[in-house]
Amino acid sequence: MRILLIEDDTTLGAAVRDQIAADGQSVDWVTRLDAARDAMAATSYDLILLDLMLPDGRGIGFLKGLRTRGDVTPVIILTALDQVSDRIDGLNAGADDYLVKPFDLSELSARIGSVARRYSGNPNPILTHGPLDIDLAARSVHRDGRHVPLTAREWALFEAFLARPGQLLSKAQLEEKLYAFDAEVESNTIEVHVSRLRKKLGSATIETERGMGYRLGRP
Amino acid sequence: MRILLIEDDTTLGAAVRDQIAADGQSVDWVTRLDAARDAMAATSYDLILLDLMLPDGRGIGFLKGLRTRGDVTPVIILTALDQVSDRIDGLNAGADDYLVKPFDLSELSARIGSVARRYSGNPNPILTHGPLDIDLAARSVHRDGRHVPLTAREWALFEAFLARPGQLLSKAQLEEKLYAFDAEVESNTIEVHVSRLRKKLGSATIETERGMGYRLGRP
DNA sequence: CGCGCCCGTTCAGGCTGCCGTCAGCTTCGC
DNA sequence: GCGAAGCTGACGGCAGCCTGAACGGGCGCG
Repeated sequence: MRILLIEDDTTLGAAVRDQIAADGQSVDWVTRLDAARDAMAATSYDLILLDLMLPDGRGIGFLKGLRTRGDVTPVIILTALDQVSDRIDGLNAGADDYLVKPFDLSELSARIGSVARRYSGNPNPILTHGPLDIDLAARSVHRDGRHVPLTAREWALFEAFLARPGQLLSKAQLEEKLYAFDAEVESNTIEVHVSRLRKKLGSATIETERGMGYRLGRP
Repeated sequence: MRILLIEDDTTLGAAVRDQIAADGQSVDWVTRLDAARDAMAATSYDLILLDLMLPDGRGIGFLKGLRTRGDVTPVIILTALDQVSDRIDGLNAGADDYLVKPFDLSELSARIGSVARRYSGNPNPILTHGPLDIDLAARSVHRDGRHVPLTAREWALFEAFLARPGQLLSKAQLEEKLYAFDAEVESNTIEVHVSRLRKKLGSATIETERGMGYRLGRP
């Protein structure tokens, strides 16, 4: 399981990183939101540990941004704020869990385990969609029982569709999902990735709505 | 969403029940584990709120039993135990979340919302108009339960009517809506699109006001 | 440090089907 | 019954989409 830790306190950050590593998970640790965005553009994570007070912005806004872009990566908030209203804001912004500093490292492990089980645990985290079996936790797809390898971009795109099954997604929305914020790209990248996804997953998987966008086809 | 509340403290139980009801959810409240088992046999719940200290047994065992039987109903634990080790036990037993008494009722609402969102995704609001179900976010229309694909122009036109239900819209107004202000269209384009929409959505959907324009019909 | 491989992006050529137009017909008001 | 307004089937052009192929950058490995 890949975990992204966003925490500017170096002492706490190192302790958390070591604890997670001791649990056998892999961690990337960044201290700023822009670095977090870069990391998320490069890799996809299974869990984000997010400090709310950071040098370059409030974590709440970052989290809200994620959710409005349709990103469903589980987020656990780590923060010194212990006001009830802040905890509510965090949960309403789309956080999955909350830890108030100072917290016990073994409790952190338990919470990570809880989130991991929720997403990868029993009985079957396998989504089926027609001939496709999708394991979100393992980031793997099987088509008619045969494993289909997807690249990072293809996964990101496919996840965007899975997060909103049946919903129409415009190319602009998909670009935002794939490229965080910038990207003034005037090209047909999305079309190409859709084309490749269809080739791998079956042409019925994604439907074109001419002039409007794409949507996940019915199974 | 159906919620099962297992709590033997009558004051707290009533407060929680009322809070959930105020949020528009439906609640069944039991005070004992055997009553909980009966209720779960009769109905299936979307969420369980579980007190750990109950007259007829420890809630932890109940929760573990659920999970070993493969039940994945989300569980939020409510308890006065605030020892870190108890919280870890609860999460390791398969709880999805944890609230330590005394807790704020609005925080309870936020956590319920969080769990609900996690499990059901947030479905889009559906407008109904006679036999039509309209999902604006997904850009989809169902007629008598069957999906009706609309083209970009048709959708734009339909949206114009939905935005002003029952209001008369002249052809000139509709043309402005469909064509960004500059385009001079000297033909019966609007009539054609209205015709196509009626064919797809039912002829009663849009009414003609001769010499004046069109309006959305009564459902 | 250099090489090779893989992945994301770009480009161009071809294809699909949406949309605007028109013509002939129907409906409405008087 | 007559004219005006609206309806709808048919059709061609072209915007929008698809996809094979090539380019180039990044990364791991030797």
